Amino acid sequence: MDLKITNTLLREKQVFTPIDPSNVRVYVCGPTVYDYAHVGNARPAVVFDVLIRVLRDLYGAEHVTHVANITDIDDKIMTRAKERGVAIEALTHETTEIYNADMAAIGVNRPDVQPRATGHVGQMIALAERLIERGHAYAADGHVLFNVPSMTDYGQLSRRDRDEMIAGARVDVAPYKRDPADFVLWKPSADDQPGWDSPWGRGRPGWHIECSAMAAEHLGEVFDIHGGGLDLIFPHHENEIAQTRCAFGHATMANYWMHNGFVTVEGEKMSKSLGNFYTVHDMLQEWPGEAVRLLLLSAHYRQPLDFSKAGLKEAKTQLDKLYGALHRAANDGHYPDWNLDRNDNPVLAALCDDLNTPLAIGALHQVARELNIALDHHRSRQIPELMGKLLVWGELLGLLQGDTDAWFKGEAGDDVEEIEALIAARIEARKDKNFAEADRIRDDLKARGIELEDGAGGTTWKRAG
RNA sequence: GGCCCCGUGGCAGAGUGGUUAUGCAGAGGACUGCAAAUCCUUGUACAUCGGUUCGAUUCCGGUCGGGGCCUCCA
Repeated sequence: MDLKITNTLLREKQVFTPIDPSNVRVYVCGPTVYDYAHVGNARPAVVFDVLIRVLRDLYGAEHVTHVANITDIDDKIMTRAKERGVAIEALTHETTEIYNADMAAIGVNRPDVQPRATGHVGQMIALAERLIERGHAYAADGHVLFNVPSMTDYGQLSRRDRDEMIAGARVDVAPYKRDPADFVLWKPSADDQPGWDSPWGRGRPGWHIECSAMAAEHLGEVFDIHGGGLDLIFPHHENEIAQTRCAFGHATMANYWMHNGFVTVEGEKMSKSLGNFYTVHDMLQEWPGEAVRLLLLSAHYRQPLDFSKAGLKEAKTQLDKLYGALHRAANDGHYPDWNLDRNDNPVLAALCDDLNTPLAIGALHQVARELNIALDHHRSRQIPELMGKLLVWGELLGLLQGDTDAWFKGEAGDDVEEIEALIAARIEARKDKNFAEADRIRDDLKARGIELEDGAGGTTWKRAG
């Protein structure tokens, strides 16, 4: 099956053709680690996690290399470390750990390589030197700057030309710049700022250079897909392209550029001043990670997505339904059949059409309905295949991989024995037609957040919420 | 000013030149001791005005409305 993706470079949907099918190479811009990841950081992580799952399905798990960086040198990090009175390394290390734990909780697989900017300063310096040698950069006043006019076709990704950029510039042009559009590859550090020795004195890298250096180091000078948030198109990705192409002399840096849309919170743009930042960490206190993930996948990745409590609730409800079908089937003693027809996979088909996750989720719902119907009518022969479809297809989206019992009952608590004793007592009461007592037990449990369901195969329970 | 995106039924959200998205919520029904869960049924949806067309929500243009980016924010 062909994978089609919207390539920002051309602004159109294209069939994806890898440079080397035995090693499909993807780079995704990762977080700057100075604070808890918010739901806006989580969207690209989840979206590109799905892309990687699809690529692994199409080309083989071992034939895909996924690189996502950690930006651990940045002025915001320096500021935050100073505010908190902690060492920069301690801050970035701690934040990285939290980021990885939060992403794991929402079903994001770790990238094959998670390079840190501070581990690649040597490569960045080498890249800057190379750009100077080739006449695309110059040193001035302790800085090294990329000279934008030296690249004749600068601006292809963001479709803006140099003059427009200058006309719209919101900042004052630094005096050491030869051209107002020039951007920093390297800048000097004061004594109290982190810095590395370089041919231009002690300093630190500019923002864009790290991704050029790390992508080249781990994926080569030209690779397949580069992803990130819409906001990175300009200047970040435009400048990455400029650096990499001018340094290595290729017509492209990555053949396909993919960008996810923005996340709003409760209908409003997230902002510090509105105080409406939803961190993944906070969401996980109240909701299953899988609900966060489903919500993030419930809109097409290029569309804006509103992340709301109501949306989380619906995502949770949807998962209850999907897991419910699997749970029923398992409780009825059925096991999934893993031997599915690879040519009949609407979830993969939907995802191959530019990662149409909403359509894919719809397909999952259809399977769940079919499974419930099969269970209702005791069509045992169909059940294993339907279970297999939910599980195998769900895995492409990173959904439904959890234990169904755990989904409904939570982590085994010490009240389980008591709950089951009460249920047994209720079953006895029902046998005696003592419905008043049976209902009392059910109501008591309900008050404790335990809901009972009397099915054909007996009474099951789950924790509400 | 430049570049770009969006406007679908109560809500979320796909898609399509002529036939059902899907989910949530609501209504009715089946099942149930009653519930819950599940299943079935149920909604004259495509901002507006023109144009192209046998036919447009889908293509083109205008208008209105909303949003993003324009040097370090995913």
